[in-house]
Amino acid sequence: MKRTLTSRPRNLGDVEQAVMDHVWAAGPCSAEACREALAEARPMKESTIRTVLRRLEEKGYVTHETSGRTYIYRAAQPKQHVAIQAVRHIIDRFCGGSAEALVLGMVDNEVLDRRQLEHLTQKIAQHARAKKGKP
Amino acid sequence: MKRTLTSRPRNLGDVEQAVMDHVWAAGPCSAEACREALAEARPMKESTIRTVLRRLEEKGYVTHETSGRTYIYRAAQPKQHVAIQAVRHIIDRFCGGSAEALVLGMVDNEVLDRRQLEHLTQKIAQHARAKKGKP
DNA sequence: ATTGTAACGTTACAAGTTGTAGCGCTTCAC
DNA sequence: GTGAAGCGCTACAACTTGTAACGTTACAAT
Repeated sequence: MKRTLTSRPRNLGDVEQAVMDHVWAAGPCSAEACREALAEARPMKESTIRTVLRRLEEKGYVTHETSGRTYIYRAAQPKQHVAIQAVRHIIDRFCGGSAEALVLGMVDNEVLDRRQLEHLTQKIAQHARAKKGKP
Repeated sequence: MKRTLTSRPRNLGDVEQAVMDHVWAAGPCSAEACREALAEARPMKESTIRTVLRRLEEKGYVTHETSGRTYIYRAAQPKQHVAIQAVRHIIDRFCGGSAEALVLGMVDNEVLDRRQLEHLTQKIAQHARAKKGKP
């Protein structure tokens, strides 16, 4: 199958992503709970989901604790952190380390609207003021 | 070797990235030119660099034209575009499609400074005015 | 105590990716 | 017409990802 620039192997495979999305959305859960939650979209055998979760743990995406005989998995990092790490990587890799360059490119390429940016700036300024007001 | 969240297989392998970086930096070049340019950092046989370039072409990262007997490769897309595509992917994947959410997260996580953001906003506003002045 | 079963550990395997390279064929220059 | 430059084709090992079977352990109910 012909690949494009955007549909290529990612950091996590499709199943791994799906599992992470569930863990992020649903919070701590057992392998079985994961499996059932994803059963519609991706039917998996018990051993399969367990392998996936174990690999995700090896990679540092989740941790587990034991509850009785059952492993309860939870995200090792919030979704946002992973997103930020990925963005950092892009910035280092493609933008010479300049986050500004990236955001500028986003506006240039209409990923981000000028108005959205202004709105954000205001919102953040407000936020900063609020924090200053009662730290 | 133990991997971390940030040092894992990427869209392009290390060698592929290095070759793309050279093509982006140096502009159109032959396989041999690439090979020589990267010889310090990564010595490769002739057939190796050619394989890498061929794969990059399959993946849509470069194109080539023929000059005499020699293939001249050039980037199919500017570096910035690839960066933007990667960011789009992150936005879809982790931010529910909201670019604003990502930038907000960047400020929260100090990838981007509040002042940088304000500065950017101004710069872009100016840019927009200039374009409007003489379209 | 025996036995079923839930849940885990170990192992496996096929397909795809990436780095690396050999070998042979064509074509241009001398 | 001979040598070398430059390409196509092929290969292979290591790693990743999806998928799963099989074995083992320990709790639970009879």
